[in-house]
Amino acid sequence: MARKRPTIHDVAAASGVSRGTVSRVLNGQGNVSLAAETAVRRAVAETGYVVNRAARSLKTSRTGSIVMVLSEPQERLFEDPNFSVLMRVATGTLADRDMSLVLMIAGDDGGRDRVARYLRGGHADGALLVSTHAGDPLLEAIERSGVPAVACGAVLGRESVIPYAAADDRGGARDMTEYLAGQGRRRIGMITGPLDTPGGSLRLEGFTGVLGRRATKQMIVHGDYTQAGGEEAMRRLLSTVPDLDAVFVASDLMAAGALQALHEAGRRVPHDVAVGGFDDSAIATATRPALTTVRQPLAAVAAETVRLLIARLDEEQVDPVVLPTELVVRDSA
Amino acid sequence: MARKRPTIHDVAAASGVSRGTVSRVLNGQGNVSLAAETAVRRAVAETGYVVNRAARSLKTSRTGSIVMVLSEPQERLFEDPNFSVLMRVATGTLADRDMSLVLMIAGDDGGRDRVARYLRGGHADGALLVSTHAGDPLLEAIERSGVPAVACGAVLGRESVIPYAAADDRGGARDMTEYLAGQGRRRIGMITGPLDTPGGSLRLEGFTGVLGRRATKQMIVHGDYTQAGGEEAMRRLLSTVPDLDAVFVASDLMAAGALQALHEAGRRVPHDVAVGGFDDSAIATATRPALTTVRQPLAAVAAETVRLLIARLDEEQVDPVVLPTELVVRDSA
DNA sequence: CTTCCCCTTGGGAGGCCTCCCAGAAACCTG
DNA sequence: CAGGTTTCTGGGAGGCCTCCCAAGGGGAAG
Repeated sequence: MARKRPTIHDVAAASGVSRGTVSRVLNGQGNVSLAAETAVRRAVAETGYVVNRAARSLKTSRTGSIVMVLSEPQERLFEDPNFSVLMRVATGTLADRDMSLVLMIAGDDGGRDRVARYLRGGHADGALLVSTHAGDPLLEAIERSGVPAVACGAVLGRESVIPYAAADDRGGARDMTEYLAGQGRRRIGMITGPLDTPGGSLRLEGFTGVLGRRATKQMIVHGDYTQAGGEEAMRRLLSTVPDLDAVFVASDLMAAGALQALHEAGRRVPHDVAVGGFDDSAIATATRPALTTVRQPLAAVAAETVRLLIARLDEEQVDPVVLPTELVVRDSA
Repeated sequence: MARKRPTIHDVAAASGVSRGTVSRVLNGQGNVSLAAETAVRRAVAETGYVVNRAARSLKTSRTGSIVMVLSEPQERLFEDPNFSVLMRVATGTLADRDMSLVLMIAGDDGGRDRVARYLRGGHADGALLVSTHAGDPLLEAIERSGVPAVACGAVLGRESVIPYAAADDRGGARDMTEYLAGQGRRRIGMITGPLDTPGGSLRLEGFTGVLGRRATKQMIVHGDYTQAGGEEAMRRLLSTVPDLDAVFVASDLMAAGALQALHEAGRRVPHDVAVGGFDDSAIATATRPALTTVRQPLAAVAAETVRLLIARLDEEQVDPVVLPTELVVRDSA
């Protein structure tokens, strides 16, 4: 049916030069006469030649692929707007370098083993980590494999080992807290994310940084980035701090849950309690009232992450990148 | 640093057998004595040997990877809960076969070209299409490449060429419409998705199938799967059919927009107007009131899609699979 | 005990590419 | 125009694996 795929030999024959010359043209390493180059390019077009990656890879021991490792459980993954942007940017940028993106999910031990084996086997030239938690055993495996890795979002505790690009969680949280305070709110609570995530701990730091000792222990409750968790956290907060007049919630999804709880408790938003979210995800405009939240520069973070990875592949020295966020004022605060 | 990666030769030497035998053990093609097998397995563990895929691929001319082709613009991708489930199931199932998943986004012409070239180059053993539109030029390129493809969700117009697994859009829409009618609603409108998507046309078919001539043209408006589109469509619907008492919206995200429009128009939900969504996505519980909607059997669809693909790789004959949906009653209807 | 057969094993060949070296061709320079 | 230098080209080697064939070894059957 489909006749045999043309090889570099066929191209060489069709263009009247040798394999070596064809290879040089294909890999753009110069020292090829214009005539030869033209002939080769024509022959490539004519024969429909596409390089055989396996053979190339066998010789160069580079695979031309990057593995994107997802550590989050699926619900969060889906909720994370970062992710689809990152994927788009990553596939696009890598494609420009003729590289492809392999996806692996390291949700459980089996998944982690697979990723570790994959890297150890040299099946990828680099790894792009998404939302990897502090202390994830996978980190060690990655370092041991010697494959260059970068992370999208800081990997707590490994900031110096694994370069990353991230939104300024701390700064964004600071902005939101200052905004709430500036609106005359005096009893401001916070619902954090899990503290072993950067979004969990850094957003909390931003919050306490602004409020200082006014951020007492009882004003802070911990959520898990789920809507149900946000609802439940809000209820706890209301019961310990009934005179609350504002709450900063570390993610929009949790904020949606918090709104629910406030509604059920008969508090009007923003009149009685102002609510600030974080992420500016799709859900932020779906809630009632629409969420005042902090927008992350997702596309920029994604682009920077990939840029870092490529720099690492080229063996350049790289430093972490932190990008500014933006306060988006809607109706909830 | 990391010393040279062990090859099959090293394993052969360490286990005292020949390359051929090691290869047979690794590929499980039998005709190997128990003693030899044990020795080989021990040697593999000891040396930390991982097969070099490039070399294998060069010889077998199978790549061990599947390309997942995403055709949707990113917003929709992100909104689509199907997607993360599909990814998880796909990576998991493929990993069991020691295959990996490569992601490509065919959003624009450049992307489509890349995908086409990738497939023509034989860089993947199969293609898994996600939400590919009818008439997408990519389809032709895929067929021409000869790479086996399956789709998650029907590809309109190519149902007979490209096997697929999908939720029963028509049936789900029918259920929802019957439910609304059963609640005594008499003036039921619909906001559809784009009619060149299966979710757009099939859900509409389910709706009209139940209501028959009661589903007049003016009761039906077309949306674009975005929240803003849903809001705008709802406003149109309200202006032409002011006495509307229910609306079936073809996606939860659009339904969230519709709720917004209804709220602004002073209609109470569900008292004045009942609202039914579709998808049971995360947003369905974030809206107020929470959405009554149709749940898609996402995990099952994903699993079936991958099963179909694997069957095709094994050159089995496969038929499309349609899986039943489930009505989820919450507060909006 | 011999013969035959089958299970198991070893190792050569070849898949396609890039790297590299040696040699040819072109170009300078004095 | 001769000699030296640079640029370009050809093709062998080798990367690691699987496939296949031939041969060895063991067991069963006669």
